[in-house]
Amino acid sequence: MKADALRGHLDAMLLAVLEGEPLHGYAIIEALALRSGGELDLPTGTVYPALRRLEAAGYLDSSWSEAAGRKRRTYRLSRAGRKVLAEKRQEWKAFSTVVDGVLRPG
Amino acid sequence: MKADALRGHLDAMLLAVLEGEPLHGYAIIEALALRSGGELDLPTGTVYPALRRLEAAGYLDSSWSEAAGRKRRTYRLSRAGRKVLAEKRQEWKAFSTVVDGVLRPG
DNA sequence: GCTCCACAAGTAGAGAGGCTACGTATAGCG
DNA sequence: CGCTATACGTAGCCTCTCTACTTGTGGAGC
Repeated sequence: MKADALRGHLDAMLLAVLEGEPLHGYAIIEALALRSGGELDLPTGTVYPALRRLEAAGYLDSSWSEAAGRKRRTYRLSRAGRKVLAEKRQEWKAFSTVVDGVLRPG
Repeated sequence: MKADALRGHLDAMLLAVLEGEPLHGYAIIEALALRSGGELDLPTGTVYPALRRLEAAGYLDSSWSEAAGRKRRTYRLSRAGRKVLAEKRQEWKAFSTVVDGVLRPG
């Protein structure tokens, strides 16, 4: 699957995987691969800048920690992020309904 | 609806509205608005370049005609376009399944 | 000891494609 | 005579994702 098609929907997916629990960047990539049945294998050059963008927008908070000698930046959903996630779920639903309707043969 | 989310899926929708009958650019925009229940109101600056791109790729053929004193460029789906449309329908299905799966709460 | 891979974070620069804002032109209505 | 709908088009911007790269630790295999 061309991950480029994500354009505009990646933010929603990042917020969604952080809904249940805080995760660090690398774990987010793995969580997305897991949830998508292996379809999504996002490059770090896509995910890390996106996370920073979402933090700058106030939808995520982050903090550094250390585990097994490795530094991790763990992200968690902010209150604003939770709200935006709900909106983006709605938007996705509306969007996919529209595309389904247009693409349906006949 | 933010039409920017279309990114990467516009081509499929353009090919889809041309599946049943050839249409000219302006009519394509109207057809998309109709099929989407008014959700899609694409600017000409989005649609016209996209149509030319699809023609350059060999997925559409075009010809000029004149109706009511106005010149129209009518586009029709080529054999290659029909094939690509079928592929893009599959891609969309796979894509929306993945996003649904990731966005689903829990 | 050395190499390679998994883990972990990041940046720089390129490319694609949709958007805004224009420009051009005809027909018809008030 | 101006406004709106019809009809086509381009230029330049902007955003986001991608490729390719850098930096560093820990553990497994040889």
